[in-house]
Amino acid sequence: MYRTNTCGELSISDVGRKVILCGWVQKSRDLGGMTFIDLRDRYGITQLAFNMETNATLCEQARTLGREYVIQTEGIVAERYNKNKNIPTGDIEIQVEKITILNEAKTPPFTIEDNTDGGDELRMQYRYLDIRRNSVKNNLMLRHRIGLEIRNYLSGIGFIEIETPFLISSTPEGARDFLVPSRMNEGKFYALPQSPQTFKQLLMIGGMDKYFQIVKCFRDEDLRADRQPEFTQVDCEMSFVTQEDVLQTFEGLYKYLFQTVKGMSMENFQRMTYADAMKYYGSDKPDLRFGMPFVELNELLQHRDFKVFNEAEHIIGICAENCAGFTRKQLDSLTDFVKRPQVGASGLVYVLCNEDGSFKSSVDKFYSQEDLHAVSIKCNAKAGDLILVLCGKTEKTQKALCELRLEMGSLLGLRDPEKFKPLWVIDFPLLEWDDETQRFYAKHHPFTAPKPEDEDLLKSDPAAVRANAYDLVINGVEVGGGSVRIFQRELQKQMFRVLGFSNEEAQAKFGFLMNAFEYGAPPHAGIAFGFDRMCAVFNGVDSIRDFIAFPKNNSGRDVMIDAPSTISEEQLKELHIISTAK
RNA sequence: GGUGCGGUAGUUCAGCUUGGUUAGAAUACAUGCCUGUCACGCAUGGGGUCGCGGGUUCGAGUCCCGUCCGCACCGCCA
Repeated sequence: MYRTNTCGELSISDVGRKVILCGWVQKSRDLGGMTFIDLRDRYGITQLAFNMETNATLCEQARTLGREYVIQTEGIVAERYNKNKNIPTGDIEIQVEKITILNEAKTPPFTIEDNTDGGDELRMQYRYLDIRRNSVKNNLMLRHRIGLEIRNYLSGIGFIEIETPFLISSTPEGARDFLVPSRMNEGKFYALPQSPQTFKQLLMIGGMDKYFQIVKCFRDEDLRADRQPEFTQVDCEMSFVTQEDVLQTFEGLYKYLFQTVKGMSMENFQRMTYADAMKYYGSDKPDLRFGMPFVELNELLQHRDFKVFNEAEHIIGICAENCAGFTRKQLDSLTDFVKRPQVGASGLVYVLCNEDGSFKSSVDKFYSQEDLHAVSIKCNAKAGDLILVLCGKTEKTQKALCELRLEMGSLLGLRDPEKFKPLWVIDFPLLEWDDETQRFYAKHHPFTAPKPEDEDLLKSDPAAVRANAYDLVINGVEVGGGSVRIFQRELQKQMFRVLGFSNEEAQAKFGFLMNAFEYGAPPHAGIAFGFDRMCAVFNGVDSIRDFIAFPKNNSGRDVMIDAPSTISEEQLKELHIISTAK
């Protein structure tokens, strides 16, 4: 037997017991006559005590133990003279009688402590050491907990978890596929799934009725703090349901998760159409932890001699409460912010609503106090508020003002990580026009059904067609999305036609699905959630990397195992990637 | 594909603006002292290809160009 107890469970009621503990040496404190060692395992830290008077040999041995040595220790649980209120086992210590070194350890390249001195790169290179730290360990435990609760909840309401294949075929549309050459089929490639989309629809046709899967998905696109090339989805599909059924079901799941994982009971989730989200927040994933909605100001500001406004397609403002005291320097830095290439505005107009009822703006030359007063009323601004205005092409201006709004929210501390504001964004457009390739792309994916009342527009005005497609947004993060699917061959064919596929191409790439539709496909709808992102959002952080045991870095590399790596010429030949002929 | 920031002891960083003494601090590590520590304390010590290559200069960690690596973002991510 290696151990009788873990390092996190002994307390005052165990005093006098003989125990065996195993773990890593977190730290030793040599006081001369005595030595203390913090022994750590997944469950906590227990102090080991050694005394020169009682056992000099053992105390000498304790002094030789370095950081991260793996040891086994036998001793008696004793009450401490000086208790440590900061740790659960702080009332007791082990009066050690025997130590066995199970494995020595080199000095780790960074400290294995809550506030480590290690940078990200180093931590990734030695991820197995990083995982010993509480913050990473706790994140992985939280991830386990959320996964468990998802399975509990969905199983409880009749969902079945079914695995779908990883080696599938490449499909046009969507993200770039990761490809796997086939050894047995020369010149042919598997693709790793971007999502199990078509398979879950086939499961519906197979009559499984309610399916879910916590599953890896793969996309060969550039990374971000919240994007990894392999990531985990909670993938779900249901038959004989409307959009409303899906929203209710998964709002239920999230309320359950908030309750069980965070101990929070949530109100019904707010809903907003895509059109409103764009109009009032300039984003399809607005952060509703704070207000500051957009106000359109074209009518109020296009009647004077200010050319910039008069020539703008769109003039929009936001009102930042109690910010009229912003200094010139602060306003300048906001201007710099919007002028950054990533934001892309050419300038920023501000209106300070002074306490005395007067207005001071960057466009006083062009607008009277009455003009500015009218603007303040439209923006619902009161004395002491600050109005920020951007103008230009509608889409670009919305995007820039969205960034500015978020920046202001952060500056003013309105984005509280302890606060959660879930939102369903609904009625997404079905299609999106791409100028570069001069064609429509599916906004969600090509299997999304148009709203029945908009179906006729598919031929006349495709851009105006709305879909029963929905996203779940929490605190400005898109945690998931889904749609009601097409389940009739003809409509699916028509959809591919709108997307610019010939019938032959559609048949070649998606024939299996359209054929299946001919054998009694039930109406169905579904949704998928980004599991890694969900974990990060529950923790109030942006980066998903610390919720993944072994993540990739910014360039899609795993620096610990050095992947991707080169492969031998032999392998290349075997896979028919290079010719065997000399 | 693009923009910005960064790369200096094991580690986290300062030094670079304005080129010029032996490149510093903290922490980690090692040694010694210390009987109640828990961020232990005190003393001493070792530790540097200033990412790499080129250029300017009497002289480059510092200025310039290129390159590699890392992070954040834009494009991209149905």
